Amino acid sequence: VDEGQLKILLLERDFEPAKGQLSLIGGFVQDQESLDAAAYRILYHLTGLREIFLEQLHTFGEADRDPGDRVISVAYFALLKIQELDPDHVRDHGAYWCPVSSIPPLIFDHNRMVEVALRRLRIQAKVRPIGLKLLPEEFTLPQIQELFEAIYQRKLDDRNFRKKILQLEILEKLNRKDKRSSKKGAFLYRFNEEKYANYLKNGDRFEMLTIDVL
Amino acid sequence: VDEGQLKILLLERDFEPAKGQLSLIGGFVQDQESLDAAAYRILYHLTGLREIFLEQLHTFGEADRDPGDRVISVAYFALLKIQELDPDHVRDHGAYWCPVSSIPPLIFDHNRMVEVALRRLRIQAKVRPIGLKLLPEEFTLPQIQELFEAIYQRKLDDRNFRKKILQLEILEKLNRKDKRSSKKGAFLYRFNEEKYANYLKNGDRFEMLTIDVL
DNA sequence: CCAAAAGTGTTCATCGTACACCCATGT
DNA sequence: ACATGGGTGTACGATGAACACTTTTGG
Repeated sequence: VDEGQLKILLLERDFEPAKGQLSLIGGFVQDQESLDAAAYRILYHLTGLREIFLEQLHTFGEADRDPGDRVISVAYFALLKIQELDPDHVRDHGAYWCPVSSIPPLIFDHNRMVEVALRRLRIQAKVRPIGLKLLPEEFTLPQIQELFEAIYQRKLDDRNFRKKILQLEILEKLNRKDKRSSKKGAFLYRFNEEKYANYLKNGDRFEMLTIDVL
Repeated sequence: VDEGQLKILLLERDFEPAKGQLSLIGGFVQDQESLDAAAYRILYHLTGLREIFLEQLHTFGEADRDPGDRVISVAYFALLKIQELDPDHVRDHGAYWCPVSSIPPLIFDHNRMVEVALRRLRIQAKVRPIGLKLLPEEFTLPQIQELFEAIYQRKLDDRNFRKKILQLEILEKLNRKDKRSSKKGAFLYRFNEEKYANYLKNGDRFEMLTIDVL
């Protein structure tokens, strides 16, 4: 997320087929490599990052999805903190961040993959604190709110939002402020693993946010 | 679901490797066949049924999961109405229904697949009326309750359960009764597609049931 | 007539929602 | 002093949770 917009990393293909067209990041699984390992390797190659939220998304296996060979793609779903990527490194690999609100046509069924991923994000972000994987380590409440507004394309009420988020008791309040976006400054918070473990244990409720999807 | 127990269809392998051991149903994707089509084909072969709830579950791709060749398995998740299967047909194929509460060791990582599937069922049944895919076309409210109790391994309160289910307004009440389980008899209901479409439109709420998972 | 399952209503606590004003500070 | 974003509280309605008795009927 960046500038209040959810963004996705697209790649200009520098090889055939479909050279020059846009696609998602991808690659081939090696002989003695698990799918997960392959996904991490490919992502590391492009981003230079190791600690990344990555989960399997869906496997796309229509017989004619790739006009050339028969290819089955096991799609993965990664959440990156945009600030952690070296912009030059990204550009050198022919990649760029594209707002999800205006994704151009991509090769093969990659637009479909994006749809599935967005849908997954919107469902999961309600239920697990994965949204925070898109923010810096330290963030302000207005930032989280902006994040959720970007994910759900919807304005949220500040008072209710803060109440709900704080009530989860999974964040740790720091006594420093981020003054970049206002004179008053907003307190910084950090996700706290132990508190979250506790949250999962006690109560075991569901729903971080109550937002209708779709 | 059968006799208040959630059951899974297991297969005794009649070919190497691991001949004689138990596994899930499986097969190979053909050259010009999509993954979904393959799943339907394989399921039809074993069950003789066409109209089946089937969704992709997860793709298992550890390098060493099959001791022989490198095999990547795209697992699918099907919900069958146990009454619709011909018991002889099932037995002839070396298959049998096993209660999920006592699943024996299966080959390779199939036990893991069952775990993932059960987890998926428990999450999805809260949120979509897929539980009904496990019941006959016509069913009684006590039957649905028994079903949910089997899925979540938990006793539910009759009054609250009925209230919640009926309030969804997705069922159609028939004026016939099923008297097999009591002298009084319980009214039969049927899932109603239009009502459900309406339910999805209006309100767009979430959660069929509010039950904590895990 | 009785056992066994089906069916029904109310109270209470919790939580989501709507909504408007004061606070801190850099310029 | 003021503009800008950060921060706070309350009242209302909806919904989940707990809980006990009446109804029907085949044997």
